[in-house]
Amino acid sequence: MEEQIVDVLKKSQLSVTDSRRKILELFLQADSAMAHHDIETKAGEKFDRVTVYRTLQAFLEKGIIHTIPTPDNSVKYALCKDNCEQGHHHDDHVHFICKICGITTCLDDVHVPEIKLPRGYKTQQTEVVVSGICKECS
Amino acid sequence: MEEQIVDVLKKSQLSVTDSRRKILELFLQADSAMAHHDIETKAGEKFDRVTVYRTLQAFLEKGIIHTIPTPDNSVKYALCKDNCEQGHHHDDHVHFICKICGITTCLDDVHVPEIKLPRGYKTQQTEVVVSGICKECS
DNA sequence: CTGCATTTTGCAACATTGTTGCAAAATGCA
DNA sequence: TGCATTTTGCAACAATGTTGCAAAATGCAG
Repeated sequence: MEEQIVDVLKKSQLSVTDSRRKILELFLQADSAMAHHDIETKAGEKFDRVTVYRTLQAFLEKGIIHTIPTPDNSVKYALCKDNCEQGHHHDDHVHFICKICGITTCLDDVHVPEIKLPRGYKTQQTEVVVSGICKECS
Repeated sequence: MEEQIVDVLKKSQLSVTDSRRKILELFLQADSAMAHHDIETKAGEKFDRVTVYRTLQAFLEKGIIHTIPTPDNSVKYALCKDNCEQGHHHDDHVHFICKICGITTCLDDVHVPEIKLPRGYKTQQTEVVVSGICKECS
């Protein structure tokens, strides 16, 4: 794990610091998306709020994580699985939010469909977020 | 217009007040979704920030407007076109965000596709937000 | 039209979330 | 190990959202 963490950071040309190590570890351990607040809490009192913001910002820019828009507009972050280049997240999977347990997950195997738009519109990115009841809760 | 405004409010069992009138008017005039901040600004200095929050809350509950999740997680609100019952918004259209002009619109004619989820997951609502370049900007 | 119960508003105060500048500390490279 | 560069933590601030409560507005009955 530690090895993997350092590896990811180096590949992204980020220097290896305690906060980045810790926050990346949280993402690797998590099986669902996390809100900023979750991350702050889970990281313990070790890190300043500002550091968490800046670390997430750096991870976003490097394509290590991506954000998930939610209907209640709370920001969630999740690890990018692969082929996410610098600053260019290629999100082709559907996100799921359970209305019971509240957990947000990436359904990596469910791809976003192509949406046919009216004449004149150009698609650059499509976000699909499904809300409902997850495997565990049903 | 004024007639329509009063009509909508009465149908939703909301008493007709200045702030509700004004804010509903903004929605009826707007051809795109508005952020809370837009509404506050456009309503002028006439209304308290808190009143705007509470008015939007009331409109949401009554199904007069709906929220649109955006990738940058800024909350946007737009009028519901029809068949939105009390507290039960039935959102079956796709939302579009232009990366150039920043405008968020409801593509009422573009319906959200059905997403087939893995065994065990139950869909209650599907949100589709497409980002790209709009008719006007391309 | 008037009076009155009820709802809504505005204010104040507060909590949360996010941003910026800068000195001190940590990183990584020679 | 030393040093240039990056990152962190702190402080201060801005923006966003929430709550309680008294004053004002609404709408309904008479």
